Amino acid sequence: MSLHKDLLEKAKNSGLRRTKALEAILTCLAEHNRPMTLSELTSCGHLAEQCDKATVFRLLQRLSDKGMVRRLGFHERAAYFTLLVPGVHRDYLICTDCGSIEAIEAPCPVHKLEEEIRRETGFVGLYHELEFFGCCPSCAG
Amino acid sequence: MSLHKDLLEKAKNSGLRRTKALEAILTCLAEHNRPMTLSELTSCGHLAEQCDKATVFRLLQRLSDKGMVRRLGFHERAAYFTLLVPGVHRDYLICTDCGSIEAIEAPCPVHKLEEEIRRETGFVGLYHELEFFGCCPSCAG
DNA sequence: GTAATTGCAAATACTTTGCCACGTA
DNA sequence: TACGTGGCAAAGTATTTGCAATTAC
Repeated sequence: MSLHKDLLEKAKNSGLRRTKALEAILTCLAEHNRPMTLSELTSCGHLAEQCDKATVFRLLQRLSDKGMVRRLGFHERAAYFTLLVPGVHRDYLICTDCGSIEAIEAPCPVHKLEEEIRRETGFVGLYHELEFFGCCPSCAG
Repeated sequence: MSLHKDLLEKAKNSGLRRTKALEAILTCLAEHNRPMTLSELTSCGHLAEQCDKATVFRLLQRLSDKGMVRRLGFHERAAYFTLLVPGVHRDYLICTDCGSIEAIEAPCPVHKLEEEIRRETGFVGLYHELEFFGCCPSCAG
């Protein structure tokens, strides 16, 4: 996968060392292409299996510092982590019953307001998170 | 405060008993008029002081079931709770450095998309959360 | 060789539950 | 009186850190 190679490259350029754990996490996040919890990642068959939870945690922290990963709140007890791809923004639709998470295709309607806020408040590094919650048809049925 | 009395009334009509803890929590949330954590609530001088954390927790749970309170994720380790006022929706601006939380005045630009999603996905009880994150001027300075 | 990274284990932090006493309706 | 509610204490779950051993550069 070329996305994967790009990511490794980028991570290395950010000053991270190329370790098994790093490869494993990037592969896992890239292949699943959706926000994942720490537990999901550490029990993700591929490679992460061989890594300790603390390692994955600290690596996610570093990737987050480098701006390659973002930690999402959602509403579960556990935090979710997702790859941050430059120029790509995602909003999510989450079922409060079964916990399913789905990315929303429609263009995000918030950018204008974000600009406004940036201008008016002087916040630095502004970004947003937009999530829709509700009960999905199969849970509601 | 009349808002406060309304809330008590509403809670009672929802089947909750009028107890000290209930009054204390509603008062505290109404007076502060912002999302608060469980810890904040339980150490909120006014009245909640006399209530156990477990009590506050369970009460928030019940209020949440009745649709009077909503649990928010944000990005802290602790969950935030806020009063849910019919017809009122709030988006938030959060400093990732000092953790300050501020409600945004501008009208929320998401309602149209929300309608669209409701129509297209069949989700029930759909609502959304929109948060802006960044570093506030005083932390950035 | 040196500094970053890892694994293991332990410490924190926050949330949630059990159980019996208590208070409201 | 009956059942929802409260307090206390303990269990549960997720996150975070300390430290010595290991590995990438």
